[in-house]
Amino acid sequence: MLAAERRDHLLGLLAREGKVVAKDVAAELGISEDSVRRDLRDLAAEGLCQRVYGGALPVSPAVADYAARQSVAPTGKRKVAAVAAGLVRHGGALILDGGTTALAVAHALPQDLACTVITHSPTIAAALLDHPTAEIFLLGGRIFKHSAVACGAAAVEAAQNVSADLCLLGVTGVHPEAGLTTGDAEEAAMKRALAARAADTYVLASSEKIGTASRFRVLPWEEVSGLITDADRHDAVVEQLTARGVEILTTG
Amino acid sequence: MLAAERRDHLLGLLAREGKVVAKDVAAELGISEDSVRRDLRDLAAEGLCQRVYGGALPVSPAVADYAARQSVAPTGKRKVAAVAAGLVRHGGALILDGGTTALAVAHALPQDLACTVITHSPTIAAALLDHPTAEIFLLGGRIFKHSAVACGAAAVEAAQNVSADLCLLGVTGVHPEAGLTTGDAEEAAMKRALAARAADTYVLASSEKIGTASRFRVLPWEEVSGLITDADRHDAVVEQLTARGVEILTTG
DNA sequence: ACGATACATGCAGAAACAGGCAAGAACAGG
DNA sequence: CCTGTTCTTGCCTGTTTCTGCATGTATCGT
Repeated sequence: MLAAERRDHLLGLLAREGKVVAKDVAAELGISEDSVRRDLRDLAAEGLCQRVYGGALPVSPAVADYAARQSVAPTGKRKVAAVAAGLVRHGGALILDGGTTALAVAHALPQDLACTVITHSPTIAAALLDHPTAEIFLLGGRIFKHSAVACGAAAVEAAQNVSADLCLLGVTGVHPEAGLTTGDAEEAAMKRALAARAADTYVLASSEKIGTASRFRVLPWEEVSGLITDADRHDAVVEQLTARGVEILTTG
Repeated sequence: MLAAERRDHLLGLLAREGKVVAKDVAAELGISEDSVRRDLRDLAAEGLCQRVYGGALPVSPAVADYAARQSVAPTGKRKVAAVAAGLVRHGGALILDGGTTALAVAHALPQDLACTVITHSPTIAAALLDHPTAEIFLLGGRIFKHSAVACGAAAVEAAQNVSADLCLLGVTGVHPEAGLTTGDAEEAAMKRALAARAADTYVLASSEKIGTASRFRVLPWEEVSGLITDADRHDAVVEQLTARGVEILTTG
């Protein structure tokens, strides 16, 4: 049994049964109570459960299963998503791009944050269905399967009818000279259309994207408010971007 | 064993079992753990899996859950869905409503059936993402969370721009006098807008809906081509519908 | 207040890991 | 066909991480 599996198991129990008893889980999985306790301590440190004598309880019943899903996103993306979610203001409107990092942002939106999320990704929309207070507006169009978002003329047209305070874009390449790039021309155009409808545009870029470039340019640096990344602030590429005047929000 | 084969094998395991243990795979394939680890490292770098101590997990839990969720559709709905999927012609266009029965239809579409699916449900769109040949067109608009579909003025307007051969509607009530009904006025309007854009409209109704009526009328019987149900053909209500000239497709 | 249970901490063995190295295979070019 | 290069793969090494046990402390129920 993998350690990560055990963690998921614990979160699953928390969500399903509303509690975890260290002793029982240890017996059930055939591991020592110490390991269970250590796991619970770690989860508690991440705010995923509340430690009590003898075991643990969910932080709050509502967020329990949400937290379980959170845990499967890679740590880097989760941290980037958390910072990004922090930019969303109560009552504000957010344009959210597709992709796994954006999906992590959807999951990271606090349950009590009432806001409007505009997206062209059915996946993101579906993920937000159980958010209690978020208003969801879906931009329609032809679905591009490889990226799971609506693109093309209809989608761009639909985007013209919305406005937002903030746009969070995912890209596949972040490069000092090449700017922000992605692998598909239609997607690039769609991202431009989305960015144009928001007052501020921030780019979500987990560290593996930094310093790479893909075939199609999305936006030059001038049209981007900032970059959210888990890369080190002293990374060579990041420092080049800083020198270019790009605001960098790091997870550190 | 080719390296690419190994990679596929790992991804297959990830999808089927929801995890990969480096040690086990190494033993199974008769290669060193180092090679497995290297592969996993590469896959993780491409975002295809999440590396954990001892092995790897799928990036998205949805992959592992997928098979499980497939099976949760009750037999009745699955049968209705299979019949409905049989109405879709190769190369044809289908307007697919939201709801669990419609979702079952999406899953029941044969993998080799090339067709266009138009839907206002992000859930349905997401479910069709891994269909190899289906073209997906998403109708955007404000998302109504309780039914997980786009409704309202924007969605109705988006619907005006499409046409299809067939529309498959889910409803909550099927009654000889009341016709087809549902619990929300906006949803009812949306369903009407969808039905109006297709040459033929069939209604998906698992047996528990038969003979019941909800608050808002969707369509009268005259505007419906037929009803697909798992109810008995000799059921009293079904016979009344037959008498009214409604075409009944049963799963029997 | 007492025993019992749960807990945190430190420790040591085991397992997993990353990086470097070298042998061998696949490959490209002459 | 030969040669030099590149890539893959397994092995080795030092490091990190995990896990169970032992110890002493804190907390609970009676």
